[in-house]
Amino acid sequence: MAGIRERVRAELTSEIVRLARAQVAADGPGALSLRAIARDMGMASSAIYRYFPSRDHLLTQLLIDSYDRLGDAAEAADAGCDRADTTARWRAVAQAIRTWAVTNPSEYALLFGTPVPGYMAPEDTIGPASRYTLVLIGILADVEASGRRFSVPVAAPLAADLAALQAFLGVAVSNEALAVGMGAWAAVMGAITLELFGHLHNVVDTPGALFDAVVEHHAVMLGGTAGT
Amino acid sequence: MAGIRERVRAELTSEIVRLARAQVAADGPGALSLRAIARDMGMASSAIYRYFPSRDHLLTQLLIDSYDRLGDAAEAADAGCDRADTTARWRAVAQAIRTWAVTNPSEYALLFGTPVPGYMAPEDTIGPASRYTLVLIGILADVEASGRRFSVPVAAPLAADLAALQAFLGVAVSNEALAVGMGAWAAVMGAITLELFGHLHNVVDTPGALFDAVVEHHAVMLGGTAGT
DNA sequence: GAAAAGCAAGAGCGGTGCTCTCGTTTGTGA
DNA sequence: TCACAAACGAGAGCACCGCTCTTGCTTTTC
Repeated sequence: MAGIRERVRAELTSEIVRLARAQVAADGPGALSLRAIARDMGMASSAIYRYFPSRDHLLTQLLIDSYDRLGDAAEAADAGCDRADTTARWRAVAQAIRTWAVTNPSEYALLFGTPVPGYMAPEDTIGPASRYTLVLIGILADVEASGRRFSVPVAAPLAADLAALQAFLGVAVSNEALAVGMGAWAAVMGAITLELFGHLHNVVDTPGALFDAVVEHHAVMLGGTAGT
Repeated sequence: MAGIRERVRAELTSEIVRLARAQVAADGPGALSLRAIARDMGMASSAIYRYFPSRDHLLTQLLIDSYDRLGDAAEAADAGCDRADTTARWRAVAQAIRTWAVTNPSEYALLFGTPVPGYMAPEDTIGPASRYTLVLIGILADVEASGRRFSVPVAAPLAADLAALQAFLGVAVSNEALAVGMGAWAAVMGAITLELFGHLHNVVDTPGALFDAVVEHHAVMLGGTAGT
């Protein structure tokens, strides 16, 4: 019932997204052109607006898809490890994030680069956007569950934020562990961003070299026992 | 001596840059429009091309200016400290970088956000772009000169890159120190980027809270003796 | 004072996001 | 079965963009 029209609509919608993704992959976000997509599909430029009310809506769809793929990569890497070997899981997930970023630089830029001006990510994105971070928090929880204790000082404002975050997540992780973990998160994302956005040219030219050092540094921080 | 024409040209050029900077500050890079600048100046849109041959050239000028301002901020923060107190210098410079970024978010996005597609930063930018990093390396050199030794493992590829970098800079800093320092650099830039680009919403909402934790963590790493 | 160089203006090209209207197709309820 | 409403595609159009070319004017230089 009511199949044919909805089905062709779904097909066209997904083809628009497919072409948009190809366009972003080829020339980066910002080069996304609804008119070009319409041209590729043989439609009038106005007809595309039956499917996406604006360029930003299409961009949001791409954002969600990309976050989901990143989440897939992180979860798969985590699932491929012995759950007890949290150090190996940290390494695997971090490497998976970087590998995804290097493989899909334009999508990484879409997610973690300059936010488009005036564009606020709607609610729909926070779920997919959280996935890869939840993997990291899961590792952190298991590290602490295994008996490792973190004894870093946590400033009061950060402690308050982390307590709220913890209540929201419903996961039992100490503020100290969260603080260490988010430091690792920032370092890893920073290393990837510096590398992908060209700030390591003539500084560290071996791909992933700085990233690997950062990952190993925090592996020691997080792992406690498991050495190099 | 050919004064009047060159002078008015210089004035117009700097006004174009001024308006461009305001435009970037208001609506972010990407919203930079040569036509809008010409309109504001009461010129024909074509006349602007007498001063900047393309939008990218104007963008390059903004890039250089912004790097210089960031360099100014970092150098001033460093100069305001007791040279022997390397931990205080690290804190001051790191905070100066974040403060500049928070004060000028659009310029930070211009420097460290998504590279504009197809745009390669010309040679002129690498000098200004290096300034704030040279401040950090200077601190690192003084840390090591004060007797502190770093005993972290440095992977072979990274060691090779760091050796080349050292030869290029002509500064005496060990590979181990450089590795630690670049890890700190990545972490700091990562924390700022996550914060400014909105990835800490509903995660760490206190401005600078994560950044402060990262800075303190690496202050301990770098400082050796100087405690909390 | 004449030639050369620098400059502003206007028209124009091809591109963009987005809106509105108009005629057609498709699904649905009486 | 048939009329009606919803969904749809196409086209024209608006305001904008970067950029180019030509035309005429002003300043500098020889």
